[in-house]
Amino acid sequence: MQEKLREHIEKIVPLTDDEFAFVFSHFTIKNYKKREFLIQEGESVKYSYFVVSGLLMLIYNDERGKQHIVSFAMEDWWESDFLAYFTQTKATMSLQCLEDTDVFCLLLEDYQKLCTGLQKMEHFFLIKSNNGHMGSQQRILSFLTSNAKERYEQLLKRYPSLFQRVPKTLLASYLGVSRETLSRLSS
Amino acid sequence: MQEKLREHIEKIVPLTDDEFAFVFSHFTIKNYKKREFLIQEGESVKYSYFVVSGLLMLIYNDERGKQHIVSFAMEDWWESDFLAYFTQTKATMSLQCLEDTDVFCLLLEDYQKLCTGLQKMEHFFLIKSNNGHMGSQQRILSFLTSNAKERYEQLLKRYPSLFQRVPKTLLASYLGVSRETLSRLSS
DNA sequence: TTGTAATAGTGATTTTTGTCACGCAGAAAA
DNA sequence: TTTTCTGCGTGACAAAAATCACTATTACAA
Repeated sequence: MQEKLREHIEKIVPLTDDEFAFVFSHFTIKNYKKREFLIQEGESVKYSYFVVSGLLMLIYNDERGKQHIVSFAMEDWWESDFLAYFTQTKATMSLQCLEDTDVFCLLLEDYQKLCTGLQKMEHFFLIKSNNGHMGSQQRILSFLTSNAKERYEQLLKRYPSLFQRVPKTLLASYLGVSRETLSRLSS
Repeated sequence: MQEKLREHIEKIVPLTDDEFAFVFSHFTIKNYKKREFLIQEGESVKYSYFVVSGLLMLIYNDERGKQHIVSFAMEDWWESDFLAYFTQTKATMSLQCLEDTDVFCLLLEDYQKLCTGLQKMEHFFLIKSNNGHMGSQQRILSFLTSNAKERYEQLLKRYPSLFQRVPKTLLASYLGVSRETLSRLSS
């Protein structure tokens, strides 16, 4: 199981066995069942998570009581309420399992130790962060340029597996349309 | 003028004079006039830019010929078509001046030299990237949770100076609404 | 087995937003 | 000065999407 993490990191920076042992010693493993919460809105955020297997969703609940999906996190993804994590404030979002999920957990303190102790890891996180930033920008662009139907098709093309794994109601919530509208688009 | 860059970096990592001299040697200065382009869609992207003074907009032109504003870049902001910059591919967006603007330019090669040559700088860019990522996520959230009027008010609250500096047509394009709708909202 | 959620489709209607058209004021250019 | 170009507001109408209501199906728990 730790091989998954090693392969993931080594796609960006090669590591010696010793280096990986050092890296790995900073993580803990946890298993969650479908519907369980890794992060609850209002509570503090101890960890960021690397998803080994399973599927998570990052949820924001607005004042009107509506639920919005900020992102899905599949295998090999990093996820957390990063704002709360990095600033050590209370979570404004929740992180919940859509499937039984195995994760590696990283305390902020250990994240920082990793970064200062091994420059390769700071480099790794920088690449990851840049990629994440560019991904978010693409999503913003799809809101700017596309209507609901086009956004739906883009999602379908980019993450076809989601359509087997996630109820359409949640896809609608990710796309920013009502479930009724999405239902009419896909028929 | 280089003091602006130093202060900006030192908000995150303190530097000795020698370190800053090393950092600064990787940048070049350029001045652009209102309406000039720093990046043109379709061309290669040599630099990322630190805005010393002035105002830029990052533009995406869609297939229908519509212009969308992906972001504004004010004083102390970093901007580029980062996807094209990091992957050394052709720009899909354009970067244009809304005001006369002074920038520090950083070649990708020098960005990498900075990161490997001085871990503090890799750390600096990691913090910046994380912040940028979280900012984008907030913008996504505003698309998910808010209608045009609310998005407009959020923008007004967060960046009041934009309303003095930028025509409303462009704010509409940033918010993802037509200029007519925005006009009706603000009256 | 029965009952209860969760999921998904669809009609009817309202709300929001976009599009097209026009006019006007001020800035910039000739 | 006159002319041209932007930016901005607004009316009329069309399109997109949300909301409300109801139904059917399936999965799952008691």
